[in-house]
Amino acid sequence: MNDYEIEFKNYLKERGLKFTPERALILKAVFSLHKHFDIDQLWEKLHKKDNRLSRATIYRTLPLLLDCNLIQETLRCQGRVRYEHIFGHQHHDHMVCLKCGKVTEFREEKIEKLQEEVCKRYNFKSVEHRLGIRGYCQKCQKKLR
Amino acid sequence: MNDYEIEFKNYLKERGLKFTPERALILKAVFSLHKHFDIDQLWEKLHKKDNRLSRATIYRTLPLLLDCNLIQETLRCQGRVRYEHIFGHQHHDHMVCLKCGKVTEFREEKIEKLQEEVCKRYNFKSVEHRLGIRGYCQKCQKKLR
DNA sequence: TCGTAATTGAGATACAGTCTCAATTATACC
DNA sequence: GGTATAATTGAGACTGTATCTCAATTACGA
Repeated sequence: MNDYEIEFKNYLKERGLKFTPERALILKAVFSLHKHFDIDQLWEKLHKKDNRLSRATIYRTLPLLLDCNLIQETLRCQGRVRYEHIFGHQHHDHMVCLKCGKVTEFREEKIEKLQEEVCKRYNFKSVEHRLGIRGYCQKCQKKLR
Repeated sequence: MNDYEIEFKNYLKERGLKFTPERALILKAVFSLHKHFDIDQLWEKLHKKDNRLSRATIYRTLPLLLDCNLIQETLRCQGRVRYEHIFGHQHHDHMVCLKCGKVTEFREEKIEKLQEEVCKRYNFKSVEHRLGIRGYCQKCQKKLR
């Protein structure tokens, strides 16, 4: 059994919730997809495996996965929410290309530290933060010229 | 006439668009509201002044104001998009309290510079960036205890 | 194995945001 | 000032995403 499956089972058990085949399927799909995904991609993948699985079940399961920190929202782009599985990954920030949609991850330790400093300065207790840079990736810059 | 009105008029003129009373009203409301606002607050304010003004017109005007940099989106919180007027203001980032919704602005020059460095490193041409920190403000931290 | 409360699928519903279209109007040009 | 014309408007229809309802099903503790 995968670590993330154990994690999810524990999370459910603690709350008296059930580990159903549908939830197992969704969990598996989330971690087998490309790291960044949106609901449509997830639904398409799941629909192939079990065409009875309902959209509602996906929408009901995602908040659970968010709540136990197996996944997180990344950027919203063109009205779409994008997710990524983060279990076992370190926090990082994102750059998104406005043309091709490519997502690049980066981590800059100094920025992380400076944010902590800012929070201290304002007596703000940080829970999470998101830094998203929108612009054009190397390839698309060339095309634009 | 206000500076932002001149700005908007020029923007419209350049594109062969019209400066209508409805647009004037929306512009005025945007700058008379608390700096951070959402569509509902804007609609409520406008509805009081002219109850014939349509929601569609607001939705049609906001992209124009965004495009000419008079306003910008800030954070999305609980599915809501929030805007702020930025004309004449310097770029800054946000902290949002998850309990009371209070928005605190901050600017940290070092973070701004580090972001530029990151973009250079990845050959990414930045257009805009958003840094949002979610957590609890000083007051709400006390209440939680 | 059984009882019970959680979960499911399907479709209804809610809601924000967009689109359509006929009527109106701002603006450039005379 | 008058006129032509293309942009704009309001109202309501529509779209698409996400949520809710409810009867039927099912996981899981005892």
